[in-house]
Order: sequence, then structure tokens, then C-alpha cells
Amino acid sequence: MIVEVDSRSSVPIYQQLKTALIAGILSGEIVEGERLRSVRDLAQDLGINLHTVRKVYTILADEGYIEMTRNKGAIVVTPPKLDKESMSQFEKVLLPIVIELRAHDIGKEQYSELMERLWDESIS
Amino acid sequence: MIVEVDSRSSVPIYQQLKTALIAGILSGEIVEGERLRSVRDLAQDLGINLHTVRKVYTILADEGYIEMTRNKGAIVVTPPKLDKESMSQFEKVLLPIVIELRAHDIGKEQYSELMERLWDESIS
Amino acid sequence: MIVEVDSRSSVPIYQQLKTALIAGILSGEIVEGERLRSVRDLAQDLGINLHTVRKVYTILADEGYIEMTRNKGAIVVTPPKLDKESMSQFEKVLLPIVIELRAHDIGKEQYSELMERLWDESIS
Amino acid sequence: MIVEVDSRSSVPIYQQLKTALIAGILSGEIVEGERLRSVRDLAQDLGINLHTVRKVYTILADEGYIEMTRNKGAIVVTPPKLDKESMSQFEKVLLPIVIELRAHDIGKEQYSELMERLWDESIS
DNA sequence: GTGGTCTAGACCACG
DNA sequence: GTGGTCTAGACCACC
Repeated sequence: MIVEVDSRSSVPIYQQLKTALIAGILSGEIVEGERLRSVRDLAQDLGINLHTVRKVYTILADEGYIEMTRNKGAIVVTPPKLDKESMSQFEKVLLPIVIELRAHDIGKEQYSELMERLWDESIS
Repeated sequence: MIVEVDSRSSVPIYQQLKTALIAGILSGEIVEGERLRSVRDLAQDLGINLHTVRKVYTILADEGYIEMTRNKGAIVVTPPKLDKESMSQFEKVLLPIVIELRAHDIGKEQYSELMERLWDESIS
Repeated sequence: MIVEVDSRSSVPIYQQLKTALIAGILSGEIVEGERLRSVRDLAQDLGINLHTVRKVYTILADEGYIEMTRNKGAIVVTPPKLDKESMSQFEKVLLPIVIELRAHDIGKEQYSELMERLWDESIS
Repeated sequence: MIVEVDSRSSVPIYQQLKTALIAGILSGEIVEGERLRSVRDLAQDLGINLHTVRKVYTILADEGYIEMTRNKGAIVVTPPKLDKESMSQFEKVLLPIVIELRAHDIGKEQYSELMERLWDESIS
């Protein structure tokens, strides 16, 4: 699995890495029960700070994507279902974006088309 | 038009205000040619700093939603059309969110339903 | 002579008016010895503040374009020659603009062409 | 690279600084990929406020001259090409100045000479 | 009274 | 240590 981060981006590196790893788990590139690469390795490879990688692993563990063990490193487990609370979190994030899209006079069809395209892209 | 901001939220006050004003313009509560409240007034009312409001007004002016004049305040103008570049900006923001949704094993129907709901909420 | 000002512009109304009047004198629409319209008249016509017009007339008088008399209003006189000091004032204003043009990778020919065009437009 | 600002000037400090930095980038004193001084550093050095410098950096980032990251500061990128819209912006600014020059009875040769001189000065 | 600029000092996220 | 946000209070140009 190839991971890349762009340090010039305005989105924090740890966010990028988190998204990339989740996408990896989702796409099946990282299968359940398998180990994630060690913090040190990944940090070296990406040319980013060790603490940054560790932070991401901790977040992923908190959110139930992985389990961290003393000896075996980070192991992928089944991703948790979305509960209603998290769902409304997503809505809160998405709503302003949709509002801004509408402000730019986007039509319903164009909107649906965009969302469809994103769904498809999210798996590839 | 009623605007509210939550200073305890992790999303910056100026972002909240920006979204609220755009939503106000979009929903027709603030019509074209009409004046926005003065920077000082709005700041006082919301209990936030003058400069925070000013920042939002400046951004809105930059993005073409309003025009600012020294003595007549901020006037709403026609919201700009979306060009391809801005469009791909939105995609870049949305994609990671969609990925994370899928990681939580959301189905296609649930996804479509969510997006539909957001579309409807964005106008109300 | 038709004068127009745009209150939405970022350039101050008094500046716009000043430029317009100078252009009028330059183009021969307002000839030497002729009276400028009364402060009150012009203000009414343009829909701007009386003080703003008065300010412009005062500036024009200071710079030697007109002479204000108690009874006859404002009379156009010969515009003064540029002394070296004023000349360097213009340079100080122009230099940053030229620098920014070059930063945008404008070529010498394009630059000359632009300046030529401006010269022509300034009389029409 | 040496930068200076004059806080007594009528032209805003942030404008002076912006021009100076653009000139620095243009002249090759600040090369592509290189870091600009940190906001705090430069502010201290110039004896101006941190926020004034920040504002300039933000503008330069908006206009595509630099890219800002949280931890690595501001990095110079390729200056953007001039599109037609920006071009006409420049014209709008320049025209009144040219008009005023002509009002002072400047001749065509003197005008050309001035513009030539400015072109040369803009690089030095 | 309106927005525009500048200063000052605080706290936070990030790496 | 870096930029990002927010508050606070000052003075100015404009109309």
C-alpha cells in the first residue's frame, strides 16, 4: 500500500495520513488482522515526524479501526458501525459545504452528479 | 435575519459566521442590493470582536458575495457562478469525508439518503 | 460635460470626481476661463455630499487648476507645469505598480503596448 | 534581502511590505522554493506588528506568490501569469494617473521616457 | 458613523 | 517555533 502526504497542503499531515490509512483499510489493501507498519518505519518513509504518525495510530485506535498491542504493533480490526451521534457529526461538517455549493447556484442535478462521482471515487 | 455563533465550537467563529451569512443570502433573507449590518453592530450583537466580523466581511467581498464601501457598509451583490477550479476544490474537501463514511460501512442507499437530506436542509 | 461617480468603487468619490474634472479640463470640454458648475448643483446632480464636491474644488484650486472667487465661482486657469518634485511623486506611485506587473511576468513589448494604449485612452 | 518600511508614509505599511517582497521575489533575491523569514522575525526586525506582516503573507499566499504551512513557514512558488481580468484591473488603476500626467502638459516623449525609466528601475 | 490600518497580547494546533 | 484565531483598543479617511 502506497501512502503519500503533502506537507504544503493546508490540511494537517496527520489528517491526510489518517484518511489515507482508512482508505487503505476500506479498499481492502490492508486486511483485517494484518499489522500496520511500525510507527518508526512509516515516519521514516514519509519523511514526517515520528510523533505525527504515533498520533494518527492513537486516533485510529480510539475510533475502533485498529488495536494497539505492546508486542505485535497495530492490528486492523473490523471498522465500527456508525451510530446516530457520529452520523450527526458528519452532517454538521457537510451542511456548510452544501450550503456554499448552493450559494454558487449549483443545480440539483449537478449536485447529485457530484455526490455520485465522489461515491465512485472513494472506492477506486 | 438571526445569526448565531458558538464560541466554544472547534470550528472557528469566523467560519461559522461566514456560513451563516452565505446561508442568509442564499435563502433570500438578505436580498441583493440590501445592506448587511455594520461591522460594529453585528460584533456587538453576537458578543464577538469587531475584527472577527470584519474578517468575514472581507472574505465575502473577496469571494464576490458583497461589496464594501467606506460609508455605506456592505451591500449584497449577485453570488458568483462556480468555475471548474472551485468545483474541484470542493471535491478535494468532500472526498476524504465520503471515504470515512464508507469506512464505517455506510451503504449506497444510506449515503444517497444523507445527501438528499442535506440538500433539503441547506435551503430551510 | 458628463461626470459620473461610482459610490461602490473602492476609490474614494472625491478622487473619482477630481480625476473626472481634470480629464474634462484636459480634453477641452471645460475651457480656460469658463466657470465650473456650482458646488451645490454638481453635488445634487451626482447624488453625493456637498462637502465632498467642495473638497474637490479646494484641492483643484490648491493644485492650480482653478481659481475660486467669492462671486463668480470656480474659474478654470492654465494647468501648471510639472516640477521635478511632483514628477518624482508620480514615479513613487507608479513604481510599485510596474514592479507588480513584472512579477506577473509581463514582457517589455506587452508593457510598452499597455502604456501606449493608456496614453491614447487618456485623451479620448 | 533587505526590506524597509516607512511608518510615516501615507501608503499603508502592509502595501509597502507587499511591494518590497514582490520586488524581492522578482529580482531573484528570494528564489523559488526558499523560505521567507518567519512572521515574528520579520515583524521584530522591521519594528512593526506581527499582524501587519501576517496580513501581507496572507495576501501573497492568496495571490499565488507563496505557500504557507504551519510549521515550515512561507515558501516562494512560481509567480502566476497575468490573466485578462487582472490586466484590466491594472489599467483601471493606471489610467487616472496618466490622465493627470497629461493634464500637467507632459509630452509624449517625456511620457515614454518616464515609463522606460520605471521599467528599468523595477528590476534593479 | 462607516470601514481601513495598526498595535498589543493571548491561546491554540501542528510537527 | 511556526502560523491561525480571537480579543482589545487606538487612530484615520471618508462622507
